[in-house]
Amino acid sequence: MTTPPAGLEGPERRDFIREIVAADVAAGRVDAPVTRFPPEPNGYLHIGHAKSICLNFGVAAEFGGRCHLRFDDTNPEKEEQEFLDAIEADVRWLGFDWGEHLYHASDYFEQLYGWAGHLIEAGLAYVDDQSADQIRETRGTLTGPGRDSPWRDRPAAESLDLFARMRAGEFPNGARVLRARIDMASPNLNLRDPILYRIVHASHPRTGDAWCVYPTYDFAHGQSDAIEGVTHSICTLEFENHRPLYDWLIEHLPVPHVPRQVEFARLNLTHTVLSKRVLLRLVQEGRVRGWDDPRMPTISGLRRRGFPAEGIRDFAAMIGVAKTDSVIEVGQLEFAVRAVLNRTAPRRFGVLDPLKVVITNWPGDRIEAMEVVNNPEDPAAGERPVAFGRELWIEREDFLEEPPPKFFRLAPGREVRLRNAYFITCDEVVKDESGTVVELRCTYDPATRGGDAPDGRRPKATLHWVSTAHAVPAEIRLYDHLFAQPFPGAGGTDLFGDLNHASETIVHGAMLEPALADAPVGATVQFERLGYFVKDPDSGPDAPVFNRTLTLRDTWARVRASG
RNA sequence: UGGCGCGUGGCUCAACGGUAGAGCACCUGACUCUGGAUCAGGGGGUUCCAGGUUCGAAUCCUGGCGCGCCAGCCA
Repeated sequence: MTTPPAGLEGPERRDFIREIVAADVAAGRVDAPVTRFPPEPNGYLHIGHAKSICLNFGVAAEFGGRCHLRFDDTNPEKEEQEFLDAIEADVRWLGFDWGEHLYHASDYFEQLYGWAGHLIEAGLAYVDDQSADQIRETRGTLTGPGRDSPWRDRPAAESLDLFARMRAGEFPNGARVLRARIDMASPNLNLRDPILYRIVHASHPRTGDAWCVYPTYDFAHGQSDAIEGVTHSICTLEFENHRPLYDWLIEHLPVPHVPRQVEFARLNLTHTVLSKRVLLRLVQEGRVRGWDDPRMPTISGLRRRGFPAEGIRDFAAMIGVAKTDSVIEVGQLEFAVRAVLNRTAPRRFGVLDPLKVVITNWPGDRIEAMEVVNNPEDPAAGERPVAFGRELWIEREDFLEEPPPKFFRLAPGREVRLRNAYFITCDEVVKDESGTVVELRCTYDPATRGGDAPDGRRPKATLHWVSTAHAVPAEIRLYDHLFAQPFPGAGGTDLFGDLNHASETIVHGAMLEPALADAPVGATVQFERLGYFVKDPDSGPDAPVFNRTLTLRDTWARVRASG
């Protein structure tokens, strides 16, 4: 993060969370902030989590504090080791380091169990024998109070005994729960004797079968924060209603530290969906290639798509942090990604839809090595030799037999420049029986080697090209937004009905300059004039597969579309 | 007809009582061996509404309106 993100020059940025932290530091309430990123290992991380990761690790770094990675693994029925591993890898890939501070809520199960007992002894919690249905029925409504459980006033000793027997495995799932004893008439439903522990006979990815009672989020999260010395427990808006409970538990437990919960608005993006539930469905129903499908908003999907971590971090910095529910246009993310890629991606030649060009005045089989610029944005990237010969592939859409007014590229009788090579003029169009153009016969000007004419002639277009004798065929996967609608499922329509059926287009028989065959998986390049592409793990030894990360900004496409 | 939170250009976010700014998007021009990049410029806001306080309100107060979240033994 050495280069300031686009649009972020100037004074240090200050969102309301950083102001809170700064104020706490200034007032001496905290020495240095301790934050945490607390994912539940029940799925893969997505771009929304990236916002939170950048916030938590960013605040810690900026104020000389630290950020923990803590798994909120309190629900063994949904959590898996695969997710634990993927989450660690994704956070690391994003560029953040938790050092020694890797924790799990499950590390604290014994302590949490002890504190639950403390609450029971203090008359602040009780074992409830009601069923889930009964508890729901007596919780009341948004506008009306709930009713006390018949077990609410049972002796502490009895609750203690029952709670121990719950842990010992004497009861089936759902037979009893431990509840806080707060206020069944509270306007905040979270305070109507919330459930602290439930019986779950399931194997936990980390604790195995050691437990059959598990703390709920509410009983685990704040206390974990307290144990770790977290100063600012930053979470999303939907937990705002939980803050009174968070504070109540901290106040009534002998915790070693008092953390503070602060809420911000989660990220929403157009043309995609950031719901773990829906993402899981997309994967399970085979609508995508998996969690890391290049169309997925998951960190692993973005990575496979070719979005650099730096671009994602810049994006997070650009959009800021606030409490307003908002939806960011996906174009903003794409802007941040292009900004990084434009600076860093080596340029290469790749022809997606090849059309043969034969240079009729080329001397026989001669092959010349043209010196081609690797990155005009980065002189240090140097040049590379690219073979040039009598027969070449150019992009089919770079030729039009009857060019409209604003079309500058190749046409009969017209001269264009082949990038870093020669000027060529189209003399003849060869078609097959069906009338399809199959070959262009052109002549080149030997005086324009390298791409400049001695007489100062300047063609209006410069085309990319690949020598047919050297080209490597490849599969190219063109990606577009996962959903065709900016707000999928808006207006109560079926979410999946808004899927973009053209989100993935597979192109076979693209022709690439030979160097690309050896590129490592994950290598990002710019195919000149087309966009950014990344080598996909599906690539074979002699069968490269490239994913299109993003197109270049294309004003011609706009002209064409509008007219 | 509960509680909590939020309302500033198309989108996101600033402005913390003193003439409403930035990034993205959009438009125009310059430059260019990527119709890219870069540079310069432009259009666009009754700051949700109505009262009030104040010399002065996007900022403070009151009342509306709109939107979001909450009735899992999910997080």
